[in-house]
Amino acid sequence: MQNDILNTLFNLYDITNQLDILYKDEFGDILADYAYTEMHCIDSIGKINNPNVTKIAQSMNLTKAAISKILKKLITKKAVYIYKNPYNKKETYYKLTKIGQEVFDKHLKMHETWCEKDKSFFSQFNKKDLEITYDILNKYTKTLQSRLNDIKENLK
Amino acid sequence: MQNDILNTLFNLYDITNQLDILYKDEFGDILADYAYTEMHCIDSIGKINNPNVTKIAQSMNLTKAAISKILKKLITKKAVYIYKNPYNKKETYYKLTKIGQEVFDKHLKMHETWCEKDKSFFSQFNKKDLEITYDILNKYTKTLQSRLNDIKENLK
DNA sequence: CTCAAATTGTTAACCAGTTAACAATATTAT
DNA sequence: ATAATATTGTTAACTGGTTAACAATTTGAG
Repeated sequence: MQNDILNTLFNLYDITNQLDILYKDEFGDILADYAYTEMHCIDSIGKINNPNVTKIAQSMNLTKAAISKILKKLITKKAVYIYKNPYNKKETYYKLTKIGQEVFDKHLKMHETWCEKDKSFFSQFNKKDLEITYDILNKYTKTLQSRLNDIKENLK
Repeated sequence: MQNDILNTLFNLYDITNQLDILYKDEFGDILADYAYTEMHCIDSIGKINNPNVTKIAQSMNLTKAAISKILKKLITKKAVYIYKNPYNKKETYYKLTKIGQEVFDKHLKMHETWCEKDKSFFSQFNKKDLEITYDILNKYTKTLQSRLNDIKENLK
């Protein structure tokens, strides 16, 4: 049974990944002009306050170098603009342009549609069973996290 | 609650990914000489019968071009050798060398160790709860799969 | 049997990310 | 106040994959 669960998790992972990439194409028009990570970058800029390269990188789990490049593209696409704080000459901040905001909104709506579908899917189960599932998944996640930490510790 | 489950799934996914990459370093010696996909390629060659580029690519969910490159590396590392079937001049087949087999075995053992740990983890739960979890995850996977197929269909 | 269509594996050009080195600036300790 | 340290963001070189074009071979339809 454990193995069944693990296999399912693996499939699930694979499918979500594909969905995440394809979904925006289906949703159409503006979104189609933005690569997967570009869209996510716009999303981060919209959500973080006073976003700079470092913060965006952390929130997206990518390197600062990667973000640096993505932001350049987003600037040429006029979805984002850069500005400086006169009291800090080191950091650069980013804001969404009107176009960027439009992409952000559309992406958000896309996400909501997704969530609606999930909601109606999960409503077929009773609360107790969902809690059991959550509990098991959550505990499993924690064990794995601690295994991961052990390994990282060892490799130092 | 659905959202909790979804978030957990997302974390889980992230952690497994990191674990998968780091684990082999912890396991040490030979495995450390092989990149993640190289090791998986060795694994595929060991498991598929009469593996050729196409079959390996399918099993690893990568393009044939990628496999072509990886195999070249594995040949220079002497983990794998190429041979032809005299009745088919088009296809090329691959087998593990002694070294390759060693890597394969070590990787397998690594996997077993991993499974042991999982087994002992899941033993804390009762069978019924595990079945509930499996059922929910499995059904969720299926819904997503059908959403994915719909999108693919639409994009044609 | 033959010729069109499909399949196999390689390659070149590209792409999205990483690592590592760096210049500029900010922070901290003495 | 100053000097060591840390942090920020950029860049160049590299990596591991993709797409697309291809030559060689095999398959299959008429």
